[in-house]
Amino acid sequence: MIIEMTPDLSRVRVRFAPSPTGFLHIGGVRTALFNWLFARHHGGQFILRVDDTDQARNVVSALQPILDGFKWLGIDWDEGPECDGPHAPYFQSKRSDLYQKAVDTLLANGSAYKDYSRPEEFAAERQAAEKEKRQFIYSRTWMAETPEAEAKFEAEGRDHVIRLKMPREGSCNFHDLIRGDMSFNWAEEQDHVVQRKDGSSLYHLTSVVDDGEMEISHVIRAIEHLANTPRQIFIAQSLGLELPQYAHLPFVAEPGSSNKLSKRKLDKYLKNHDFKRLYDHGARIAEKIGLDAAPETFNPVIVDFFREIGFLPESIVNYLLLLGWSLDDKTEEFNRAEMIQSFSLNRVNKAPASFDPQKLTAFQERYMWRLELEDRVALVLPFLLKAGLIAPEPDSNVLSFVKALVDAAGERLSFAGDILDYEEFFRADDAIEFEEKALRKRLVKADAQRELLKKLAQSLPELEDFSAASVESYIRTFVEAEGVGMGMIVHALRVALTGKAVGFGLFEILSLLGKESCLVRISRAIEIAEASKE
RNA sequence: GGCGCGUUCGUCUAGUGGUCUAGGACGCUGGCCUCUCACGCCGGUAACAGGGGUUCGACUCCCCUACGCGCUACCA
Repeated sequence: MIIEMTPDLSRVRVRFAPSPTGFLHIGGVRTALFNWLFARHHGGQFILRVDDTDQARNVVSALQPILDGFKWLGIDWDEGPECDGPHAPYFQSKRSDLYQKAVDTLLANGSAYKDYSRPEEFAAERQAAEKEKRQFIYSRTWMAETPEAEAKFEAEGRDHVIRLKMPREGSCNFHDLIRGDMSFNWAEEQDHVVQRKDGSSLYHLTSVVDDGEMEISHVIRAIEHLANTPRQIFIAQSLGLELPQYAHLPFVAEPGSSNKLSKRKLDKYLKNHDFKRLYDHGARIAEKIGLDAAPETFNPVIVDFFREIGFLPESIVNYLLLLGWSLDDKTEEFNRAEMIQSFSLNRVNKAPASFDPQKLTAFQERYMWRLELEDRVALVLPFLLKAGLIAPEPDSNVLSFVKALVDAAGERLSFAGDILDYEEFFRADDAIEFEEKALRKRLVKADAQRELLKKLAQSLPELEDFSAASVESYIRTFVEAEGVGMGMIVHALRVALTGKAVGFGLFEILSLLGKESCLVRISRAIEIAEASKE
């Protein structure tokens, strides 16, 4: 059988069919993104179809996070949940009449049959074949193609399923847009079940029927479906449907391995250094905003994880774009318009691409750091609020303080949630906690520095202009007059003001806190240091 | 087991028979800058899975092996 396909890019319709599992997986997003880009590039439609055939449970609540994830990422759909469209409903659980009609057609034209074998009988045949190391081909002993045969089997108390009556000779040839010409022998295919004995339909059938009914032009999906394609082509042709073009994407692999990425192996991934680093970083933020960091819901293979800790959707999308696709040997950054413009299936790679948390983070930093100050402030505010560091409707004083803080933080903020590493700027002056080590090294065991601090605290009140620049020149003059280097005061002062050994530029810290706070913090730090000396 | 897909630096990749002593990015690393931490700047490290062909010539084409992944479900 030769299947001719005529590429028609004038009416591109592609789809992504998420299962309502509650989580939007990074690999799924990559597949959806490629579909979306393909549609947008060709001015076609991107359709979301909910694959809820096998779970009757709460679909709505399990679907919402997935839809929210797509919206957040800027992957919008032309037809599907919430917006519907000419091929509604877009929930497979509500399309069973279509599937039943398809089964009737298949039965009527002899492409499928009622099979009355008992599961153990069928299994016995298969096992026998395996034992003899030969290709299993069902004997079709319990196939019923006439009312008489049906009556006979039913009289024996048998149930039936619907099986495809697959060709047993020749080959299925088709062209894959990514892999080239494919050829599979029909004889390797089984008489797959398309409808269970309870009348519910199986994936291959529903998928093909929906693709046909929704006029899908290109099926762009993960490589694991490549071997499923012949049976789907058989179904489509038996139903008289026009075949879509196929494109099978490489899978997304685990960090540092060639195994397929899975959402159920967090424990294993946490053994990967880079992955663990990202997770720990995220967990630190989650803790500060009171978020449950349970691995099932909070995990760097799930899109929500990134949203919760303050990633930019742009960086995720840009990173994912490059996971299996490239434009050339140098271009790495693409905004929406550029990726839509540049995307083509021709440049999709064949080999699996492994998920690299470090490179994703690098993209995030690039995008984050080039944002305007106001935009970074806007990103950071929700985190401060969630952590209880600011009030729900901050006044202009608070806002300008946050702005100054974000400015001082500069490129120390990789994720918006990183702002919570600087909570000492929101604490009361007498509630600063000191890092044990820093306190000891810079204040307790540093008598000269402590004395210097005392001196500074005595003269500091005279300084009127408390801008960073002014503070800097004041302190530089101060140490010069004392005949010591900057190193004598910088570290002690930073620890006294923030409790930490590392942080922003010292003069920014002074300026941010303001003169009063600085003086209070210095004297408190000195007291604590001297007390712990005894 | 059978069938199919895949294999370039640690990772993402460029490369479609000579331009490859294999290019870029992330990472790692040496140095500079510097009040710490970052940032930034300059430099470095590192790959064609292995073996056979084909060819004047192979990362590029063919075959085999190895490894990885998938299909072989009344899962999707």
